[in-house]
Amino acid sequence: MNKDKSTEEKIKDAARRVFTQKGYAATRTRDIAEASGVNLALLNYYFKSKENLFDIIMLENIREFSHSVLAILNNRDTSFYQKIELLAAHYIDKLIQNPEIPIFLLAEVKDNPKKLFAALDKRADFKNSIFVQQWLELKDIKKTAALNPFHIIMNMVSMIIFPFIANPMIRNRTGMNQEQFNNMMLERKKLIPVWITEMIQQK
Amino acid sequence: MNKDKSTEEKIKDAARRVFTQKGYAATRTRDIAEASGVNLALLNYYFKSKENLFDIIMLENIREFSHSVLAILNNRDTSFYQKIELLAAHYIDKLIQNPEIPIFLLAEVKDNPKKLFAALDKRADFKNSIFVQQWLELKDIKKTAALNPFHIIMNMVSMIIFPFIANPMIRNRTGMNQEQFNNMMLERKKLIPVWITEMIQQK
DNA sequence: AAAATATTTAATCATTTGATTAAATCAAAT
DNA sequence: ATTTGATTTAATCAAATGATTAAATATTTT
Repeated sequence: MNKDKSTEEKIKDAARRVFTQKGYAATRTRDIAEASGVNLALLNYYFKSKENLFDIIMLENIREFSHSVLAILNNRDTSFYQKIELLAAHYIDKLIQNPEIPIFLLAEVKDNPKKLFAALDKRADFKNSIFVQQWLELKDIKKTAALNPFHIIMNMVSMIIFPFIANPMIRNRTGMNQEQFNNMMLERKKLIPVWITEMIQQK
Repeated sequence: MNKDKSTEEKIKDAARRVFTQKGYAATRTRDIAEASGVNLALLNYYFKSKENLFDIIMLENIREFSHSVLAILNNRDTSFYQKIELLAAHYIDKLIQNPEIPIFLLAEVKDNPKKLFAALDKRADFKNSIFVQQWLELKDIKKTAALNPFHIIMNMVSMIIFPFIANPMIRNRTGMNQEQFNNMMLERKKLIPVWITEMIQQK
């Protein structure tokens, strides 16, 4: 009864890897069993079905993602600009470690939005975040551009995440290798906050 | 022998729709047959296999994409800045019509880069485009930032394409409906060129 | 009209795949 | 040592799926 716990975790780890790499539809439960060094029968014994296992993995993915954004956006001890710097640095580092997460997540969300959004914390609503609050204060005090803050967030997220999604295409078109690509993304940790600030400043 | 041509085209149109919406792995040849109002046997009679049909569709997708970028980037009659405006306007319009193309394309490219890149025109290499040429001239004359031009291209492409990829997520997090989202993207046709110009200008 | 070509129908294959079962083996707890 | 629970093995199901076939029907060409 008090088992190692490592078996269930081993299966989940393998599932995370295989699902992330191949997507739900292209993943065979046999692949996961093999990747976790465990028998197919045991996989079903523990997780009942492919879909159930997938849901568990996705839930964890989304929770983790959501939580780490919130932690930055809702920190009262950092300034608006510091948050931008932290977001860029934090995400680029994370995505260099796990480059396939975004395309996997977004592709699966597209296929089944309802189920996955049910897993999202309602409080993660960024409209009420401290980040947006600070934006509004800045806007009053410094007369920054009367720009929909969505644009700014969208630009930041786009410039951080999209290159990872388009990685194979970018590397093919530019001839960069993976290391050069990563270095370029590391450069962007400093550049993106600068660009965002320029966007905000009133001309 | 000289047949309507409409049957083969009907199948291809349906295949494009279904593949684009569900991805290769999740697409059933029966879905395509049904969607094209044609018999499964006929589909195989014409296209031999699912993979073959997919390759044909993808080839056309990639060629079309590649061609339309090149046409803008290599036009000698437009200025550097005009190209930026044209790219933003052209792509945002196109993506509002076909929002699922990018995620489909990038997901499949990730799964099978080699096959798909073989279809890409080598001359589409944007390093040698007139656009980059004009960038280098600008850099000399106006002393714009000594910035890797990849960053600029990447930012532009990111800010244009990413929102469409993240559409379901964005709408869920912000509460926008599809029309509001589209309007926001239309606003960006004017905004993105401005932002890009600001990035280029030496501070 | 006759011949040739295109399309449909329906049946059928062989594989793949998610899932289950029952018995065997292994490990840990009592 | 025995019992209990965890894991493996191997066999097997049923359904889904890509693909093929042969015969029937429709359409076009000659």
